[in-house]
Amino acid sequence: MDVKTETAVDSLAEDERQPTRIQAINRGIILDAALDVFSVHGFKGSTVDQIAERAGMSKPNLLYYYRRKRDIYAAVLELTLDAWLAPLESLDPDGDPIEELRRYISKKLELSAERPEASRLFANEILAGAPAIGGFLSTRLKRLVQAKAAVIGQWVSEGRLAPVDPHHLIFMIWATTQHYADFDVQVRAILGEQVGKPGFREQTAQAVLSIILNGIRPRP
Amino acid sequence: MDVKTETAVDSLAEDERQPTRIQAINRGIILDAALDVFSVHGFKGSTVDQIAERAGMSKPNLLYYYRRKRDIYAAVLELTLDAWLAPLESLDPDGDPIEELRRYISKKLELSAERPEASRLFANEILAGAPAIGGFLSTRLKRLVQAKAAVIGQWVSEGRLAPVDPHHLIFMIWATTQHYADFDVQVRAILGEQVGKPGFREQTAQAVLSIILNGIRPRP
DNA sequence: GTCTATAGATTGATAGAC
DNA sequence: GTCTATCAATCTATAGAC
Repeated sequence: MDVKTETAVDSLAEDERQPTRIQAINRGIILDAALDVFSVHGFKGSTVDQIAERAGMSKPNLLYYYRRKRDIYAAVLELTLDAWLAPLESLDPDGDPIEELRRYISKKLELSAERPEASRLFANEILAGAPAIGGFLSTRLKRLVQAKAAVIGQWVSEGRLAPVDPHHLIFMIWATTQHYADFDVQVRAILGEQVGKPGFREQTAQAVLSIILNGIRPRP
Repeated sequence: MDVKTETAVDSLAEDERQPTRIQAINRGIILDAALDVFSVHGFKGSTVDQIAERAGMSKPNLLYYYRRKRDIYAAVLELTLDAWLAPLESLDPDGDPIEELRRYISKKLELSAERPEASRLFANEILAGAPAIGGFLSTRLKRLVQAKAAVIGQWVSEGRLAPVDPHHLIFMIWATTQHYADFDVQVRAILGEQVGKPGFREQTAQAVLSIILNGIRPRP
């Protein structure tokens, strides 16, 4: 990479506090690599060497961008927190309950298939006792879940859903959808090559949606 | 501990290849401690020091019983593998489908509440790519799941269950029940102190059973 | 069987040349 | 910004006294 040429093209009057183009690129490469490593082995089980190798740079160079291992970890986590809340946030109190939950479950399954590393990153963090995101869990996440549980509770009390415990319904949706990311190795060991083949995602969605939605559909 | 007295009482003509009483006791203490540590941080994230401290013995003494870290890990895993298969194995093809699945889900929820560390141990191992139990997953576990999926498929074709994909139903049951062990920290952050209180387990079981069983009950 | 001491390897992080 | 070299801490595992 020719650094001088790269920056000279894009940056006029570069502010010292603004990240340069090469900084932004390298930070992005590092965070991608860090996600791959942390999502498999967790924070304690991962090494800076592993991340540096996967990012294709030397360890000291990586530590030039993020001074300490926990800084990389914090950056990776923060990048994924918002994406984690988005699907549940979009659950619309004014929509049709079954259709809203169908959309939510579908969205979570898509996320699980497209960004399984993000799911595994959180799984590892929570298994380890959530030392880094304990605050997030008990504030932002808790508030969001309480709000959406109230919405589901409202739907139930209006008779638009079968009488279900909203919190446990949310947990079941999380568990089931994230299972396909977190336990991917196990799913593959049992189902074999069909995992990842064209129709598998649709088949999974159909099966999961059928059971859960039938389970909460209001009954006459 | 007075070793001589202990063994003299219980062992007559002790065979050199048989573990002595103190050996059995210490191995048990070590495995309990190792389960606690490995289930939180996984294999790579755990240290022999941590296990030794929790077991209340020195590191060299611990390594007298299990020569290497991976030997301890293998022993802990093997101890829990059978208990892991047992509930699914007991799914009876000749029983009533809904009642059999109710029993299975209840059993898994009990296990999740009573031995959450075992669940977290597997979760960590599978997240890490199942380096130690990959063989178990693709042989014993796969065979068992295929057999029980066939049973569920039979129930479906007889019209005794709604048309569900047996494998995905099993995955959903695993995911949902194990969620309460694996993501305990998150569940506690959201639900607060009610987790662990007297009625919580029953409330959870009621909610989970209601959704899943209603979701697969045959419809006229 | 249990301990202290320590070897040998890995790891997080820094120094300093370019 | 990137590299080689290296320090200091941690970690697995062993040696050897008791």
